[in-house]
Amino acid sequence: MSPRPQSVFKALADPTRRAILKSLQGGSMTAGSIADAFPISRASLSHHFGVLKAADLVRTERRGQHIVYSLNATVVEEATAMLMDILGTGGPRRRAGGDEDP
Amino acid sequence: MSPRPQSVFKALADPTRRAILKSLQGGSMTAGSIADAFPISRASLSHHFGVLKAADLVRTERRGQHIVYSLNATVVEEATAMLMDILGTGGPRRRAGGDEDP
DNA sequence: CTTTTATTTAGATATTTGTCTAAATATATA
DNA sequence: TATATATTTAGACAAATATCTAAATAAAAG
Repeated sequence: MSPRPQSVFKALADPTRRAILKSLQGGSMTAGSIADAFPISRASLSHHFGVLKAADLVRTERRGQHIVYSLNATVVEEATAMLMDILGTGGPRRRAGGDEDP
Repeated sequence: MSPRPQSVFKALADPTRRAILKSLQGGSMTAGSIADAFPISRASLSHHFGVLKAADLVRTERRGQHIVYSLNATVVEEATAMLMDILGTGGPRRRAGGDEDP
């Protein structure tokens, strides 16, 4: 289920949240280990996690006491595609016919 | 001169502004002709133009009474690149806990 | 010079947002 | 069970945001 583009772009608009996503680039991490990299409270981080989750930009899994966060690359890719759609060039094909100049 | 990523993503976070950019995909337009497509006041649109200009997502040129807006594709491309940077180049790797096949 | 058209600016307001501390929930372990 | 650890939720608050109406600015037309 694709989230609303609105929630995705809103989520991406915050630098802390973009940094969280970036920190998940190399693999999933627990909430706590992510939080260690940021100078704000755990509660604030949890708020950001909630925004990212609502946008489906991250997925979560409980492992014992920990919650493990991982990047949902598909949604990031969809956001990328939306930006490319603004450009009107490149990226995913806008039509299947393929009568466009290569 | 590249704008701060922050101002770019904030600008992209609003659906009206994304629609404005999209409407400029096919070529430049005057403020008024853009405004005709949106059900909000000219003043509000002007506010959005200001945000887009501050992010350098659009450029302006005065032509007589009109202000002509055009898309600055370079900055949209830079935002696209930032999203792709979140994805990384090598694709997904491993989960926390490291119990994945090597 | 005055009026009309196009756009922006000013000021007000309601909503959203990011942050905090304190408390609550969930799990693990002694 | 009791205690410690990990994370989220609740409630509060200042700052930012999107919108509006009314007024100001800029250029063109009469």
